[in-house]
Amino acid sequence: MNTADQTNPLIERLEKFGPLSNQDLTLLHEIPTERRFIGPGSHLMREDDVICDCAIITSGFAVGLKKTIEGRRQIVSLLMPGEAYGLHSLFSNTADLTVQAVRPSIFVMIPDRALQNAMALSPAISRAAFANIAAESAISREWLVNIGRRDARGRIAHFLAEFLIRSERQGLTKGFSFELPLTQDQIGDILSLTPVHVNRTFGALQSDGLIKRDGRYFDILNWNGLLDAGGFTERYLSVS
Amino acid sequence: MNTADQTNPLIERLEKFGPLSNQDLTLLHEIPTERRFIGPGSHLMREDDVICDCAIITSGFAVGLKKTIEGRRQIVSLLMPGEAYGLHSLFSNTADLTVQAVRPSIFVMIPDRALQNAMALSPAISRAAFANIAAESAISREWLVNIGRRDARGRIAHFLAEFLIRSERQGLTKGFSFELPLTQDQIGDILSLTPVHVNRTFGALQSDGLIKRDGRYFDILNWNGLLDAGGFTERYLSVS
DNA sequence: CGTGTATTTGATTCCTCTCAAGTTTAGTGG
DNA sequence: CCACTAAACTTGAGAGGAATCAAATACACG
Repeated sequence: MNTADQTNPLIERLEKFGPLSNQDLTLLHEIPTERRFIGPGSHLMREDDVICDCAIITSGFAVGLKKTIEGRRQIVSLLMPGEAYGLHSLFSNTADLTVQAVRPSIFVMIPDRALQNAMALSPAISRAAFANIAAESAISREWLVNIGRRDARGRIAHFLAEFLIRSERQGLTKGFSFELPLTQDQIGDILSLTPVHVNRTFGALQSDGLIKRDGRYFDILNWNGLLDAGGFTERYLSVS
Repeated sequence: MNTADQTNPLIERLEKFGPLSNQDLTLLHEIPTERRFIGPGSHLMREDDVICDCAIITSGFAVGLKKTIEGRRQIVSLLMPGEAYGLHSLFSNTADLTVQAVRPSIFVMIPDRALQNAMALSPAISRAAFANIAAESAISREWLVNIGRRDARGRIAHFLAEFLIRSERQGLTKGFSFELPLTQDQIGDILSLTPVHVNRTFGALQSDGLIKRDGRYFDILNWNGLLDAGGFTERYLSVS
């Protein structure tokens, strides 16, 4: 792999969090990576698996989830194209959550050792990786507020707002129309609601004129209304 | 400040996540710190405050919380003596949550710049700080599961188990008796329950013989039963 | 075109919230 | 050392949001 490669997902990701020097880029280009294709419903890794890679999803869509002993499932993170997974377990040897593809997805696997090494050699790389988990962390905390303190209507409104903004950031959407590539069951697992109630709440938001939905295709008809319903403020998504 | 100082909270904290060289220790010792006393109910910082310090709580007890626009409050993190706050906003200039003392507390303030500088100079320091937010992050995700997927009884059982283990880790408790320095109202803000229901659930756990409670003093009578009730597994607290 | 999955809608249950009132505890000043 | 006060805790009764149970419809895929 040489420096002339047009795109390197790891570099693209890290550059979102701060500038990298040519030397940094060289270091990162030298990291050997492996592509993995994961079909919908399949797992990139499971909780407690021994792992020694982190990953960047370059296309598709995936979620990070945890299960209780009783088998209840909670989705704790979204993985949108371009985003990284597993930086938080860079210094651990077991996965703390299951990564499941929702859409056919491509992951670029990055050996922990190699990234650790690059981080040790370059403060800028280290800093960018640091900022990346900090950003993830901020989202988890906001989800805690969303699940903990909002009713179904608020949760869904908040989630839709977050999803749209994150999609835009990754260059996946423009405007207020988008596809949400999740079943209502999965949305329930994100927001801690039953699929039945997710469905009814979509109905309520629609009849209130906030959204229009056709299957998994959404139109936000009243953005401010949606923000309001979800008590959404973009701040926690601001990164750098 | 010189290297002969017996204890340096920042060093103690970072050393939990990996060994530091003498050079690292010197770097960290050179960081100027300031102590701040915060009384119960008072704030070390508020959401959106412009800040340029992170902090280590050396004694007392505090919580990190966020508020919705409607004013509902969700506690998103605990700050036990020895633990750090604000590493995640090391590269941001505003606080993403409010830190409120629950007990009279002492914080050691560490200028962001100084720590950033130390991280840039020392991969080991950088790595330790990284591992620290990774550990926080793992706890947030577990809380998401706890609030999202367990009923009141399970949430409280899980919380008590986590609290006891974290207390032990910080050397605050031995055995199965401890004081929980939070009002039932605050516990409700952690677990997303009303104080009324927290109270009733304590009663239920007690009449089931899992715990004995006298005010804020708890005895765990049946540790395995508690772990079971909360579906608690220690793994997410494992750090390094 | 059949089969399994996802969505939709209805009826009912229940866990937790809300409202309300009383009790205990802790802190303060006389 | 005790009266006073505010905060925290406790207990009761009733309401409500979301879950559960159930069944029908729509949809995607081989």
